[in-house]
Amino acid sequence: MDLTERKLRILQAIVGDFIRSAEPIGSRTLSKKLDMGISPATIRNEMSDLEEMGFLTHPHTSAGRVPSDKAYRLYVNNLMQRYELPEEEKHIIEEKITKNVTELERTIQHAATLLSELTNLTSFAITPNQESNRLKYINFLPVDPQTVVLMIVTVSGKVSNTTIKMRVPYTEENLSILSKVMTYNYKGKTLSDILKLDIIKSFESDIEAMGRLVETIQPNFISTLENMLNVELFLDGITNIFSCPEYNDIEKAKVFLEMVNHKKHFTDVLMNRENGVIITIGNENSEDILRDCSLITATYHINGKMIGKLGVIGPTRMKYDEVTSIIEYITDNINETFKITGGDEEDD
Amino acid sequence: MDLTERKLRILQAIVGDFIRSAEPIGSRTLSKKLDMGISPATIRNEMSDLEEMGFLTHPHTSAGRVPSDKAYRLYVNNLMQRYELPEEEKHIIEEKITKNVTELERTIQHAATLLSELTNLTSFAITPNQESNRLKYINFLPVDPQTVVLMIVTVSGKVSNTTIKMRVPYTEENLSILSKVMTYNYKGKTLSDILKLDIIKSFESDIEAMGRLVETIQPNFISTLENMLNVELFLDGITNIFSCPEYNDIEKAKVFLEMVNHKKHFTDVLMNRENGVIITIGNENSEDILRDCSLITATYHINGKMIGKLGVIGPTRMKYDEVTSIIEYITDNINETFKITGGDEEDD
DNA sequence: TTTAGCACTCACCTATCAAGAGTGCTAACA
DNA sequence: TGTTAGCACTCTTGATAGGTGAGTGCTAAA
Repeated sequence: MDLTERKLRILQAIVGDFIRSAEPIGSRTLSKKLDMGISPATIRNEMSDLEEMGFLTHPHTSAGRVPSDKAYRLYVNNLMQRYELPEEEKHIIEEKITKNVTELERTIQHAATLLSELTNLTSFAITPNQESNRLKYINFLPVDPQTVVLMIVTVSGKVSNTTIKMRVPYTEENLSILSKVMTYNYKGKTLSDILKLDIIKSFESDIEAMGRLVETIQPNFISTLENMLNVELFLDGITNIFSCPEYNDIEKAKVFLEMVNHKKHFTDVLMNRENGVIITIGNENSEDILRDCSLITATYHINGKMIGKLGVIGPTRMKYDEVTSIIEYITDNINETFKITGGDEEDD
Repeated sequence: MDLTERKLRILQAIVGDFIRSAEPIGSRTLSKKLDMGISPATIRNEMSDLEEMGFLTHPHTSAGRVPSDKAYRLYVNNLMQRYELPEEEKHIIEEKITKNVTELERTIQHAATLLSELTNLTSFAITPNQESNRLKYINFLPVDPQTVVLMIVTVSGKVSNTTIKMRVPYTEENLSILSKVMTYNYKGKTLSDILKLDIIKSFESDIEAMGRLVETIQPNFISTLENMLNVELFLDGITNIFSCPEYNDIEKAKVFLEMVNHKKHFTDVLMNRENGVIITIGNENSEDILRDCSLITATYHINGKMIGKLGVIGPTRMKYDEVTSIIEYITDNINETFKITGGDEEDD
């Protein structure tokens, strides 16, 4: 059977209407809305064809038609028109993302908040994966006799620090040597590579005080590196699902919230998605639990290299055109803001 | 009317039963459970008295009785017995809190997670208010020609840093001078006091390059201080409310989740509570929105001085004895772990 | 003071009914 | 051959009514 021009127009109207109202639509109503001079009976025939082709479903005999995931896919790929953001929203995005940049993390968090506010959906953002981030330098700073601060700086400009409680006394000189030697040994290596090395072993030939220093510091060094490698997940607008009629069921809402709040797993799902703007609709999602959600993710770039993701999750019935435009505009702004974040160093 | 011993025993039984089952209890069932050899009719009379005194309510004529907030209050103050944590739970708490301490923030977050897991309620924790925390030293570290890291260390051992993008060139010497002068000027002052000072003014007599340096750095310095002053709120187990029958109503669940997710406001509510273990039941809460919740908060101490809070929020029908014991055991462990976190310096 | 007995109340469940929206099929029409 | 009107049929939704059971409140007797 052919997808005639008329069938497409009808399908488009059904999808559009359902996205707005969340109500199944009948032939009679649609006939009035379409204003193409075709009678309800004709539309019924067309609808019947579309159903046979898998674009529509029927909650029950006497209900109207509802678009299937396949219909949304067709809509997103072919029928949807480019949505131009109102200038006002553009300004808001520029204002919030570009101004007031202190830390990457904070900006990404703001981006997630903004995204949920503009879309009325649940939004998320993950910070860039640091695995391929390379170490620039390591510095141990004396604070007081019992306290040392470890600072790790990466090529991309990420700085992380930990306070280390010292049980054994240390000298500033030893700390300084340690900083220099570790920097020399590890500079230019990726964080995940460094984590694979045995730091105690690489210092074993040194003097005794040094050995004890390294031993004290090792667990902190490792856990700091591990922390740096953890991507962070920001969520916002999780209560927005309550405004979707399809989540007026307590059981569904619960499943949704539990999935989204299971941060570890949800982060993995997001990280496994391809780069660029990716839309997965309903049963296109590999995860069972996402089967009646749509997920839109986009990629942002820090310094051209580091890659993070952000996006929204909501019912399959969502304003794909609008949401996609908003996400794209936000990621564009993030990319622009963090275009030249760290010195682009030589790789050792 | 007098609260006789028998009335108390009946009330205790009703509260205990309702906490377990969430179902109104009738005279007949209660008579069997109490096993005191009093007939349902007698219990009905006593219940009627207790209702008149405000300890019980009646969802409707033919339902059983339900404890009122006043009954819970009496239960918590007088009837409740001390609950001894099973050794197993104690071990879990000790294990998770005491071991593996890298950062205060992380430990507090783990404490919140633990609390929600052990109580099956929604838990929260806020990091200590830093207003009275005193500065120990400030250090500007050169990273590369365009990048400087600002590091602020407080007496309590809190370390915070920010990466500053330099638009004007700087010399290491100037940075070093700036670090020393600012440390000299601000050491021993509280963070909130420092924020009130005008850093540009205090350097106005210096050479020009220095002035430009200070100007570049000022906004970052201020925002870093502001960030340090923000208390952080960790939430966990928010989907636990779905397992409470009283929140099987989508509207109630929504209100609950929105309140808890409105982090700014919720943090304020928590910060305004008194120190120590505080239980507020239903309408005892000043916030309208908390009227059918109970809130239990406790205080933990860092280094004897800095004070943070953690606790749970749930239906008024909660296992006050058990939950209180768990919270106390957790705060005890936190206090112990962070007893001597920073050197106890002289206050200048 | 306690208890047994009994009438009464209400939520809850189930069945039934009517209304309304929508479909599918058929036959007539252009 | 595609389009349309007509009509029977289906299924949800909301209202109504009756029956059941748990529980109360009152009264009178022990």
